[in-house]
This record gives sequence, C-alpha cells and structure tokens, in this order.
Amino acid sequence: MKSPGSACDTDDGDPFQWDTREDCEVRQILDRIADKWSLLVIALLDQRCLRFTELRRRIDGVSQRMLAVTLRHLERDGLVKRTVHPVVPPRVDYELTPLGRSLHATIQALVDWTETHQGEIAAARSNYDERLTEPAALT
Amino acid sequence: MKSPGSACDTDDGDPFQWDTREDCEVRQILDRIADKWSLLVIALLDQRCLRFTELRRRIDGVSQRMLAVTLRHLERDGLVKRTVHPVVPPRVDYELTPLGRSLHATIQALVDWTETHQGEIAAARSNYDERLTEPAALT
DNA sequence: CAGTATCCTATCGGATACTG
DNA sequence: CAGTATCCGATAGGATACTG
Repeated sequence: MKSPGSACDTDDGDPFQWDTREDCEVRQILDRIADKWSLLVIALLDQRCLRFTELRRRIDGVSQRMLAVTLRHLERDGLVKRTVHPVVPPRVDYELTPLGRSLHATIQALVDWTETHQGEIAAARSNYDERLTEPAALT
Repeated sequence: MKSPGSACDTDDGDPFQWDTREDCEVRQILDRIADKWSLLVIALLDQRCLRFTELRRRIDGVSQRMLAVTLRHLERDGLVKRTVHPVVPPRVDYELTPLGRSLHATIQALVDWTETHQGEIAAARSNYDERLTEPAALT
C-alpha cells in the first residue's frame, strides 16, 4: 500500500488535522504583530512611554490614520495602555502593559533568529532567482 | 522645556530612529510566516514530508493556487525543499530544510506565548468592547 | 494635540478553467 | 498529480480634510 523507494512514506491514513482557520489562537496575535506598524510601535514603547505625535515622528512613513488604528488594536488586546490627560491641548500617553512587554520579549527571539539567518535566506533567494533566469546548465 | 507632572518625560531630543520600512530584516520573515497559510504548511512539514495533494487535504480551505504560491515562497527562502520525482503521474515531495526546522522551533515560542496568554487577551478585548457599548458608569 | 471621516488604490487571496 | 493562468471581490493601508 505504500510507495517504496521514497524518503517520504505516504500513509495518509492518519487524519491529523490542524486548526486551519482563524480560530487558531496564534492567528490572533500573529495578525496583530504582522501588520505593517504594530511591531514597530511595540518596540518603541518598550523603550519608553510615548505620546501620539512622538510615535508619529519616530515611525517614518506611518499615516495618522494607521497609527491610530494600530494603537486602538494594541489597546484592545491589552498590550498597550492609553492614558488621557485632561489638559489643553490634549495629551495622551501610550505605554506597554506587562502583557505587551512579555510579548515583545517573545518576539525578540524571532528577531534574533532573523538576524542570525538572514544571510542564509538571502543566499537561498539569490540561488532560487538565478536558477529561474538562466536555465542554461541542464547537463 | 519639559512638561512636568507626567510619568513620561518627553525629551524628544534623542533621535533614536528605527528601520521603519521594508528594509528591516525581520519584516522579511514576518511577512512570510504571517500570511494566511505559511505557518500551517511549516507546522505540517515539520511533522513529516508531504506531497502537494496531501498538504491540500490536511489544510482545510486552502486553494490550489494559494498552496502553490505559499510553497514557492517558502522554497525561495530556503525553508522548504521541493523534490520532483520523474514518474507518471508526477510526484513532488515537500520537506522542511534545517533552516525551516530552525524557524519553526523559534516560532513555537510565540505559539506557546499565545496559548499561555490567550485568556488575558480575550479578557482585555471583552473589557474594551463592553466599555464602548455601555458608556454608563461615568461617575 | 490627538484624533475621526471619507475616499481611493494596491495587494491578497478565492473560484474557476486549463495543462504537462 | 501537480501545478499555471485568468478573473474578481474583499480588505489593508495611504492621502486628504475636518474636529473637540
């Protein structure tokens, strides 16, 4: 029943299935940190508390809208604490919660991995790309 | 020059800037694992080598197109090895490279974090949401 | 200052049809 | 079996204008 001579045995009898859709828990947090600006915001706020405009200045290229949306998401997930000071002009401080700091520490492992292996990845990409552009060495 | 009475000192004099755009290295791999199917493919292939159709069956809801695109990306980044067996009907095996296994191990930390803290996240969301729907307790 | 509202576009990903 | 090609809708995100 099994195809021999292969490194992979294909007994697809065992029906091990994964939580394939959005109900997978890790998706929730992955969608959060993977969007364009969240990770940057978390990294900055882990250094110190910042105001809205300070964040805008430090994150080059972020639009006012997207910074607001990003902060709202992070606040909703309990990763960022928003503090409104009732003064004029208004002043709002953003800081990481303990949960946010904990997440940032965990993400740091991924950042470190990327720095360590970025050379391998770049090499793999070059290899893959040139293999497509010059299909010369066939023999 | 500084606004006193705040927990946050706002000396925005220090110009610590981040790599805000796509040239940030971690973005490369974050964009890879954060798309809809890559993480699932990596997780499955870390258990064992699989064929195209086997992956399709195990990943409920993935389209033929997106599975192909996902695998091509992972292959290009050197995370997945593609092996074509010259037989009819064609047979193609996919397996993680050592680099891919290494990445999956690193991601696992994030998965574990999510499982540990999903309760806190859910609680924060409920809290945030109900605070919007019932703005009653103001006093 | 710290947002919200509106509009618009680019990319992601699904459905379907076709092929070596 | 293992894809590719084409079309098409949904959504992320940018630009701009307005507000408490």
